[in-house]
Amino acid sequence: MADHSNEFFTVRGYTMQNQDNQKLTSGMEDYLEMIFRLCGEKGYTRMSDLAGALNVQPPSAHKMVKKLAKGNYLNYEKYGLIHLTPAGWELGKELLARHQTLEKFLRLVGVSANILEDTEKIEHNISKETLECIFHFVRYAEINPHWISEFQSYKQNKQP
Amino acid sequence: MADHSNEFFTVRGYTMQNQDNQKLTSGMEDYLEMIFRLCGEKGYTRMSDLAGALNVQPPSAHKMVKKLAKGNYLNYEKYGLIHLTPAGWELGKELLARHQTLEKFLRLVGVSANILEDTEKIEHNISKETLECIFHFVRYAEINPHWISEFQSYKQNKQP
DNA sequence: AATTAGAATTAGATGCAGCTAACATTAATA
DNA sequence: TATTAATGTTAGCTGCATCTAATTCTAATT
Repeated sequence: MADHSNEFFTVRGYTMQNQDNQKLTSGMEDYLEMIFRLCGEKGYTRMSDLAGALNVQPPSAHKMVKKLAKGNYLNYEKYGLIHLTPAGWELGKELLARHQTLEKFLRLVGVSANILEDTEKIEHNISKETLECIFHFVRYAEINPHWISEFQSYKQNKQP
Repeated sequence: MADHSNEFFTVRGYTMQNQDNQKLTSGMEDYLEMIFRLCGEKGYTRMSDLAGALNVQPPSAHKMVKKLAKGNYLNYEKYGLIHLTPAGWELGKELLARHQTLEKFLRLVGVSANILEDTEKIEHNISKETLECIFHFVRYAEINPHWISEFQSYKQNKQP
């Protein structure tokens, strides 16, 4: 049971360690999160909407959807609509919440451009613990606006 | 000159957009950062030390080193030692600093396990702006210990 | 100096996620 | 209904980063 917590790995290395343990790849997470967003209104979404929303070509979306279907996150039949299963819905909800927590956090510390991109990059595979810590941070900052604004005004004076 | 700042992409999508602009891949960054660490003491490092430090097999390290050599980040001849070029040294220093900023940040918000792993995951390709914001946050927290400890003690009461 | 042990390299395979081009299906319209 | 337009699928290629197995080179030991 090697304990790797003090060892370095490349990004790829971490990915591979997690792939065993039933987790989704970053790519799958991206898709599932977006499918959840798109399903929000109508309860379903289409291949082309998904591809369009993620700026990806339809064949790429198609492959991923088949993969997610095999993992029982959604139901899909050829030429049909994409419907999340309860499991997919749950996970999608979590993924979106995670995304939003990180986005809020970035805004709090003053990021203004590239928020979407940076959120996207950070959100995958950060540990539950880290997410929780950031979540608490965001929560605390929301409850105590004066507290975070201390920092924010310091920062504003730093950079004109 | 498409402006994509409000559009969604998958992680892969963002990676590809940046690949054009002469930047290093995450993998290359991981290696360069580690090479910089390892060179610190002796001024050079070896293939096997590098592979060992990153928990990767020698052939993987070998390929990457050749790539970095082609990009003029280091000098390497067959069976020889790995020496950073001035450019590689500069960049390596930056990468390590980035890593340390993120690591400090995670500690400040209370992350204790998996720090290394999460830092690794976050550090690649977050924008300069985000890094700067986090840097200022860390700096402010260091200068004003009472400020951050307000949050920390709130958090401690939350989770026993 | 010859042999052996340890490092480094090459070759070739794998998996992920993207793409284009070509083909198939469904839906809309004339 | 027949044709066309729009969507979806399949096949096959690319690039990145990993691996194993086999080979080559260097260094150490006798």
